[in-house]
Amino acid sequence: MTDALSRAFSALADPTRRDMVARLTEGDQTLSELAEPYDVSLQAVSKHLKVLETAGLVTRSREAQRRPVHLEADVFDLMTKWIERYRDRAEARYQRLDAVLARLEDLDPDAPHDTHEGAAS
Amino acid sequence: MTDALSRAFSALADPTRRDMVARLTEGDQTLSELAEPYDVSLQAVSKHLKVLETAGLVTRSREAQRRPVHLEADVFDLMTKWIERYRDRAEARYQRLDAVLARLEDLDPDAPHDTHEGAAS
DNA sequence: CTTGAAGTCAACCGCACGGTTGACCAAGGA
DNA sequence: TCCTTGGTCAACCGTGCGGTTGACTTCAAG
Repeated sequence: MTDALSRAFSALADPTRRDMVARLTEGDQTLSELAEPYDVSLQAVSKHLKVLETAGLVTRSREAQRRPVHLEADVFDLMTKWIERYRDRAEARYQRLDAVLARLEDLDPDAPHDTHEGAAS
Repeated sequence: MTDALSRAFSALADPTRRDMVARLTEGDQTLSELAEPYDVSLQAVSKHLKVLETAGLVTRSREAQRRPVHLEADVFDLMTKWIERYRDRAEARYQRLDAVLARLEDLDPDAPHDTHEGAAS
């Protein structure tokens, strides 16, 4: 799991970590604040935090003995960019496919049907 | 790992699987076609495929003894929706935070800063 | 009916992950 | 100075994952 994208997706593959991210949109929080709702040890939450941190989804500052956790938007952008790149290409291809199928149907009425919403460009 | 979002993120956390998705945007492919570029056994690729399938990122049809793999866009949308929801809220909050900090500094440079609990607009 | 191609199923292996407990450190406040 | 608060480090444990090999199923073609 060497690359950034893998680390990011993997980090968000855990419901607890996604919940932590969700709650961090309300503002920076300390480890103990973050840990409070969950029924696990502080160390476990600390590990989750480290996963989010090495994925670049989160940063931590120093402030006396507290280490507030701060959400970082950049890697999220990286992920959406990746997803949307392929999602869009897929959609585009299917629209082309629909066109091809429509043409085939014109030529050959016995062509096997496929349920798809219309794309009639 | 019960929920759909976890399955989806987890599925894309693997570089090989992401590559398979990328290549599927070029069109439906069979298992053996998909497996060809990778230096692993066919069974390994079959497992990867099953992960993508149970995550709903991909579907497979029957066509004689071939089982072409087909990219499905919906779950990708689900993921981007989740990500963007929190990314946007984070961005918005930081803008509010900046405003708050600026005002605090104006009023009282020694203000004991209390992390979180700002909000409420 | 046999052969071959495309895939699946099952068992196994090494390793990383999520969780635990226990010891430890660092910074304030009494 | 001592103790509490906030957090880390280290070792361990069970489970799941990515990978392997080997046997099996299915279907089409000879």
